[in-house]
Amino acid sequence: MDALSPKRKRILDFITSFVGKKGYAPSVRDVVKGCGISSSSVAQYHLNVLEGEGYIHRDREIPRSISLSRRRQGVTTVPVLGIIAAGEPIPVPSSDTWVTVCEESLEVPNELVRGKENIYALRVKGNSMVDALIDDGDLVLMQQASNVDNGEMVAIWLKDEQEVTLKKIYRESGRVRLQPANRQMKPMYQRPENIDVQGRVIGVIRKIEAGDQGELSSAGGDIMNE
Amino acid sequence: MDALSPKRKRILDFITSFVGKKGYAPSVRDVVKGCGISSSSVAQYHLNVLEGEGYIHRDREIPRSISLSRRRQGVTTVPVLGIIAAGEPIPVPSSDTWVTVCEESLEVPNELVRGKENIYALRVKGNSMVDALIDDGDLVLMQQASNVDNGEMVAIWLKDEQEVTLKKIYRESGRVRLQPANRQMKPMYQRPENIDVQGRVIGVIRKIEAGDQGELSSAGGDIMNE
DNA sequence: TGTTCTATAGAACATTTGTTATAGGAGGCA
DNA sequence: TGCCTCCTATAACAAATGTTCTATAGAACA
Repeated sequence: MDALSPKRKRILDFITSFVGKKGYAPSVRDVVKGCGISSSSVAQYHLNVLEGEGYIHRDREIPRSISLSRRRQGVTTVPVLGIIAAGEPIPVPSSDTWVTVCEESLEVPNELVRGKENIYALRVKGNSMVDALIDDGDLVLMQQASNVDNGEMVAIWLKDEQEVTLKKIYRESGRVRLQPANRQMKPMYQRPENIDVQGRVIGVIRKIEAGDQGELSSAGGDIMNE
Repeated sequence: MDALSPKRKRILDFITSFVGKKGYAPSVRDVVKGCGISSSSVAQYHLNVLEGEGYIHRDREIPRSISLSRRRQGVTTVPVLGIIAAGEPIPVPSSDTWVTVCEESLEVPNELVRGKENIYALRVKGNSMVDALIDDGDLVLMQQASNVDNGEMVAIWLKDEQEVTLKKIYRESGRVRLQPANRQMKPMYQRPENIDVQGRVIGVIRKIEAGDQGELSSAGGDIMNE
């Protein structure tokens, strides 16, 4: 469905990021520099292809007139920083993590991100999070956050258990109640010293490979706040 | 608080509109043409002032690098097309209404408009709409629409009465129920042939001039959909 | 082998465009 | 009147930039 060569995808991502950072579109030569292309004509070539395929729009002879097509404007590209699994601490983004070009990126509907910043995604490995209604292979949308409100779905590192878990957090007197998203399951109680909030879970994306065609569907009802 | 000369305001509005229409920023010479300025240096002069005052941002030597400051990005400028009063049909925007520079424009928070198109504002004259919780002097945000759903707050022209009214509309078998926003008031029933939906009411803005300073506050709880 | 399509390079040209130097005018103010 | 500030106007320069021409390389294919 995408049919985007890696180079074109990189150009598209670069444009998105450039516009996001600078507030205006890159020139052809900005694309050259930003995407490791050696000639402006090559960039021109790919930009023309991208325009022909409807990913971008340009006005002839007008500098910096690249604009993302509406289809692209409805999505936000977030980096997939790594995996999240029961026994491993989750990757927490550092400032330079964002600068380096990520091997993998993910496009999510704006509604899921809606203005929030410091968003990244993690791929779920294993079935340890079924109690949070999250399946193996799911993508978890995270927001970097250390202070979270009661009732929010957060990623928690349990120090003693050396384990990460996704739960709704409720601070109670002297203890912390961790409530699975699956209401049929019982809450877990932890000492406040034993938990380390790694971030806020703002969404889950599950790509279901069905018989017909792979569809991008978002799941998780009450998982998402806002 | 604004301290914007008419010319600067016009430039700012032009930039907003240009970006909205084209998807990229205007050049200095575009501003010249679009704002009836006779020289690029004049435009340059005003743009520099606007940048100094924080309304816009520019990168030196880079064409079309004008970007609206965050403060400006949070608001949308909508035209105030006229007044709305009990006994007068409301002005319905035609295609060229948008082209002509409106004498008056209004800046509303993006949350009120959020992606919607064909938005305009009307100033309320008189107290005929208190049943819709709308006061004399309020600004009503309208969306041009002929087909509206049940339960939406709409502006209705009553043909027999030669009167405009703001009500929630419910189509029932053989009649139309018009429900005032004020729930303490009784609904009105009309024949379908007698009503003409002029547009959707998407918000109300009431500027309360208090003792301290005029504050822009939006009111109308369940008046706004979304 | 020859052909075709895609992708890459380098270079040059013409336009678009930001910027600046210079000068004139309108209005307030002493 | 003189002075100042804000605004307008013309022209020209230099940089940024879109575009095009030509050439080359690799892969797929008949």
